[in-house]
This record gives sequence, C-alpha cells and structure tokens, in this order.
Amino acid sequence: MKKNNIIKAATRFFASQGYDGTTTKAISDKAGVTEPLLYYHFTGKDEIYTSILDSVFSDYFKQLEVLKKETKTIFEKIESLFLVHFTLVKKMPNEMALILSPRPAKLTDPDNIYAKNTKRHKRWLKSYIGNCLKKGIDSGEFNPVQVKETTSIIIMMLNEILQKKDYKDSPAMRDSIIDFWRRILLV
Amino acid sequence: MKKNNIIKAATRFFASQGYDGTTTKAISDKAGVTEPLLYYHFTGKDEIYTSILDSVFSDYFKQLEVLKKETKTIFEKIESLFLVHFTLVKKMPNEMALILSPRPAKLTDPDNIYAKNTKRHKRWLKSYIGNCLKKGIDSGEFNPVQVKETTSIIIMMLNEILQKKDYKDSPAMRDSIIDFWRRILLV
Amino acid sequence: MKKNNIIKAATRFFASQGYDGTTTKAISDKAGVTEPLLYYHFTGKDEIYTSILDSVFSDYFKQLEVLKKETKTIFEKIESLFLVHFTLVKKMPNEMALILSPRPAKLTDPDNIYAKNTKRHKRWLKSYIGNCLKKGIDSGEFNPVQVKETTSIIIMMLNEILQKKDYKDSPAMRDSIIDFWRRILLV
Amino acid sequence: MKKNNIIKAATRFFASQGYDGTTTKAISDKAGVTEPLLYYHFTGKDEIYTSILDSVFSDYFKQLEVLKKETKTIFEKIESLFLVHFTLVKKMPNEMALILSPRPAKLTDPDNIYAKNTKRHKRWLKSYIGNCLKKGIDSGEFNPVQVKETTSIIIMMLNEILQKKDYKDSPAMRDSIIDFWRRILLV
DNA sequence: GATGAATGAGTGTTCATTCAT
DNA sequence: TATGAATGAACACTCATTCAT
Repeated sequence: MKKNNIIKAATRFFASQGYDGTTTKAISDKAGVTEPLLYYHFTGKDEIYTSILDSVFSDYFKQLEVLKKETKTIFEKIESLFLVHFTLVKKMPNEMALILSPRPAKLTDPDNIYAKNTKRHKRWLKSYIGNCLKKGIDSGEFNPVQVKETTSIIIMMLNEILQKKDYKDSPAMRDSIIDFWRRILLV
Repeated sequence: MKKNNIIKAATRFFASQGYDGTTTKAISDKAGVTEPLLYYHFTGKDEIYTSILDSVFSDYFKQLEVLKKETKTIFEKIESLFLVHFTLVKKMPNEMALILSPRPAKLTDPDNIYAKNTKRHKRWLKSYIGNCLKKGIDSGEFNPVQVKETTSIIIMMLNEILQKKDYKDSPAMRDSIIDFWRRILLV
Repeated sequence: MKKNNIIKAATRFFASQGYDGTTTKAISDKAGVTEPLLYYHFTGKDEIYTSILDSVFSDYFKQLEVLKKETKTIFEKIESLFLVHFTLVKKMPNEMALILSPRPAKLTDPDNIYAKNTKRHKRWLKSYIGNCLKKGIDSGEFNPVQVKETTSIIIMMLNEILQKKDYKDSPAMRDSIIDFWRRILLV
Repeated sequence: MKKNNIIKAATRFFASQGYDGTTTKAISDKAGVTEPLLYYHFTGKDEIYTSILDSVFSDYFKQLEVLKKETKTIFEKIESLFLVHFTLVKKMPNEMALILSPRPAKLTDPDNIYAKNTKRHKRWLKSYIGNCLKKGIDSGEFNPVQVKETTSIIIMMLNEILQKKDYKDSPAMRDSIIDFWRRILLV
C-alpha cells in the first residue's frame, strides 16, 4: 500500500531535514504519490510526524522492555543496553534519529505524543540504569560511583549513539564504550 | 546598534527553532526592527545564519587555542578541555547549540562556512585529544588505551555537553566526568 | 433509499450555506454515505443542485397552477397567492429558500435550469398578479391602482415571505399583509 | 493606494458572488495586485470581508442617524426612510447588497462584526419605525394599524429595496411604494 | 448500489526578498 | 540607516471528481 511509501519517505525526510525543513510535496514526490493522498491517510503534516514518532517510540520501547526480562549479571544488563542501541541504530538509523530530534516549534500536537514519549523515554532510562547501578553497588559488583551523575553520563552516551550514524558501523567503538564502563563500574 | 539586536534575536531563534523553523519576520520582530533592515545588514537569511555561525566558531576556537598554550600535565589538558566546554555552554548556551546543529538542508552556503568550521572543529578535537592521549601513553602518564576509540568517546561527551543545557549547571556532572577519565586514563 | 438522504442533506446545505459554501463531503457526511455515491446518483455537484432546484420549482409551480383553476372573487385569488406562499414556507422552508437563492457563479448549468425556472417564476407571478389586477380594476372590484408597480410590490412581499423564515410562523403577519392589500385594492 | 483597489474589487465580488464564491486570487487579479499584498493590508480573507462589512454598515448607519434629527411630519419620516434606501442603493448597490447578505458559514469572525451590525440594523429599524407608527397613531395622523406587524412589513420592503437592483432606477416604484404606505397609514 | 484509494486543479496563506523613498 | 509597500515562489491543505472493486 502507498501509505507505507508515505511513511517511509516522511521518516527519511523528518530524520534528515527536520520537521520544518520537510515539505509535504517532498514527501509525496519521494513516496510516488500525490499530495492530497497524504491528507487521505493522515489529517495533516502534523499527524504524519506524530504518528511516525509514536510508532518509532513504540518499537523502541518494545526492545527496551525485553532487557528487563533477561536475567544476567548487573553489568551485562548495562552492556545489553548499549548493544541494543547500537543494533537499533544500525537497523533503522532514520527512525532512531527521530527519538532525539528536538520538538518542532510549529508542531501542533494535541495529544502530546512528543512530550509523552520523550518523558517516558527519559524516565525509563533513568530508572533502568539507576536501578542497575544501585543493585550493582549494593551487591558489591560495582564500584561505589555516584548514581545520579553516572546515570546521566550513560544516558549521554546512549544519546550520542542514537544520533550519530558515524558510530553505527564501528564494532570497535561499541567495544571501547562497553570496556570504558567495565573499567569504571566493575570492582 | 540595531544590528546587534538582529544577531541576538537570530541566534536565539536559530538555536531553539532551527534554521528552517526560524522566519525572518520572527527575527525582525524580536529584534524590534523591520524585515528590510535585515537585508541592509546582511545579504539574506542565509548570511545571517552563516555569519553568526562563523563568529560563534571563531569565539569557540579562540577558547580552544588557549588550551594548547597552557603548559600542564597531560591529564590537565584533557581536564581543561572539559572545563572549557562546561564554561562556554553556561555562558552562551544558544551560541554553543549552534556549533552542533545539523546543516540546514536549504542553506545555500557558497563559502562553505558550515562545512569548513564543522570539519575544523572535528579535526581540532581529534588532533588535540589524540595527541594528548599519545603523549600521555608514551610518557607513561596514561594507561595504554586505544587512541582512536577513546578520542571518539571523549568527543561524544563534549558533544553532549555542548547540546544539552540540562547539564550546564551541574558541577557534580562535570566532576564525575573528569573523575571517570582520571580513572580510565591515569595509571 | 440513500438517494433521498443525499437530496435532503444537500437541500439543507444549499439553502443554509449556499452552493459555494457547501462541499460534497459535507453532503455525503450528513447523508450518511460516501462521496463517490453522489456520483453514482448524480453526475456531479452541479447536477445535485440543479436537480433539486428543478424539483423544488416543479412542486412550487404545481401549487401555483392550482390557484388559477379555483374560481373565486379576484381578491380571493390574490389572497390565496399569499396564503400558498405562507403555507409552503412553513412546510418546506429550505426548499423555498432555494427558489430565490442567487445564481451560483460557478454553477455550470448547460440546460439552464436555473435561468429557465427563475424566469418562468417571475413571468408567472407577473402575469397572474397583473391579470388579477387588470380584471379587478375592469370589473370595478379594485381601485384603479397602477398595475405594473403594484404587481412589483406584491412580488416584493412574496419574495420576502419565501426568504425569511422569521415570518413563517406568524399568522398575524399573514393577516396584516392581506388586510393591507384589501384596503389598497378593494373599492 | 492599492489598498483601495483591493477593497473595491473585494466589495464587488463579495456582493455578487458571496464570500465562499469569491477567491483571493479573483480579488487580487481584479485589483491589479498580487495575492500576498492582501495579507499585507489585511490578516486574511476573513478580515477583508469583515472590514468591508463594518465600514459599509458604518456609512449606512451614518445616513440613518440623519433621519432622526430631521423634524417633519411623522409620515415624512417614514417617507424619508424609503428615500434614503433608494438613494443608497442607487449610489452604491454592491455595498448595500452586503448589508443583507447571509452570514458566510465559513467566516471566522472573532469580533462578531457580522452579528453586531446585523443586530444593530434590525433593532434600529424596528425602533425607528415602531416609534413613528406609535406617535403617528397617538397623534391621530395615522390609522390604528398593528404596530408590530406593520413595522415588519415596512422592513420587508426596505430589505427588498436593498437587495434588488432592479428597482433602484425606477422612480415609479419608489413613488408607488410611498403611495402604498400613504394610503395604509394616513387617515 | 456502494466503497476505499487516489488524483488534478485550485485555495488561502506564508515565505524570503526587493524597491522606492 | 531605516521603512512602507509590494512581490514571486512556495507552502500546507481542500476541492470535486474518478477508478477499480
């Protein structure tokens, strides 16, 4: 169906040019459809954006939730977190870029899809990483690092991984980052 | 002078809404001038952007160059690098945000001001950090880390600092980051 | 049948919002059908309008023709004319509003349904009222009023009755108007 | 100035084709300007319409107020009312047509310019005519007609005069109408 | 009869920019 | 320096309509 073409084209443009830099004409041209069809499948440019954003976050959260269920050592939980991000960025770099894209100033988002997902994202990472660190420190597996700041620094790195396509093909980077945290965290 | 108002207003908008999301009307309104005046002082929206970008990079590089001249231990050179970034973001967050803003798709930039500065920025950091690491390792001050990847990780962190205003007021974050690198690098 | 729903919905909209102010989507929504169905039953928006208009005029003329056959005093013929209009507006205000609606500028009306009916309407009233007046004056039943102008004034009033729903429920208005004409016409 | 051209062109179109049937392109073409200029002088199509409507009503009310100040016989006050309407329609038929044009369904009119003026218009006529009738009846100058209904019938006629350009050039119609009311009202 | 998907032409509007003053 | 008036090109979006099913 052509709706998928629209979504694919729009995702690419939104990720690379931003919301404001993407025109409905560009989307329809790339998707091989006429502009009015966008308005048959979506209520407008806004909804194309939020709909894509919502489904991207949904996929992303699904992947994250898997991490919680796996039972490993605490450090492996941190390691998996990085691995998942590297994998996702490699598989769908455009989609992942949207996750950290700044909120388009002109976007009317009545259901607050942007805000909701962004907040949930932040909270999820904070909670997941924070818990890992606490547990790791309590169990003696980890050095007694400062939980709050260390969490933020891990999130910083995840953010960079999500954004920068440069790193996505470098297993060396992946290993170095994990090694960095192994040395910082493990006693 | 009103030109300064224009620059200040434009910087704020470009940093917060992006190039495409910023209209010349918004700039002129915020600056308290009429739109045509923008075209008296600049050749167009493009030049407002590139001119600001160029001066921001210029200030930034000036700060970076100071680091080279200071004679300290190798680690202090790395430390200073982080400190400078924290300081700059605190002093002028909008300007710093521009440094890592994605290249506006629609920007016509005949003198390649964006590309030139961005490349120079990357190269500068790569070279500065790479040299520090090599020297540190050679002199026995640093552990024998992988130079290329470690450089990238440091740059990742600097990028995050430049972008995220959230961290700018947190001395604890700053200290934690530096502390981590002390643990990673120093023998 | 759904065709009737379409006609009913369209009539309401054409009467209240005008031809240009009525969209095919609005009609189909109100009628509880999809837009393409309009094109199964009609050749297009134009034909929906002209078809409705034609049937409205047809009903209207049928009512008018009845007046001619009744044998009464001349004044009662004038009186009946007003009564018929009051009755029709009360029974089907939307339909009657269409009779005097201005010709939609964008309407393509190859069979000139609008023009034909409108002209016939004007001519019918002119002739009916004119004849009544002449006969009445000749027979001595009426005062020797100016036929042309008096005809126009009566038509003016009928037009207002057709348009203004406000009057439709007021028997007092009806009686006053008839009373005035009794005073003007009868010797 | 070109703003006047816009107003003149828009007035003509709004009067003849209605709000929905008038495009901004038609206005700008007729006015000999580009479409964006409409948006320099007005905030949008809506404001062009309401602004014209407001000024038309303003002119119209100015003319009506003059009637109140003249001291004549009661009947002459009624007569003047008709004369003023005939004169105005002759001088500016487009403008007068707007006064009774139906409220465009799609018009966003935050200041309720349409409703305010329309109501004021109705109230003004009701009060002016009603007072004349009452005074005329009390003083014995007029027959004891039913005030409410007679007022409505006079307004009906004024409405027709405002709408129908056909009558505007006919002094005979004017005289006949006034004669009609002379015979109805004067004892 | 009836619909989901799709379209060409056009609508109101905004954009960055220019020109005369 | 600075502005009021004006514009060409593009923008997001709506319109009546069609087609395959």
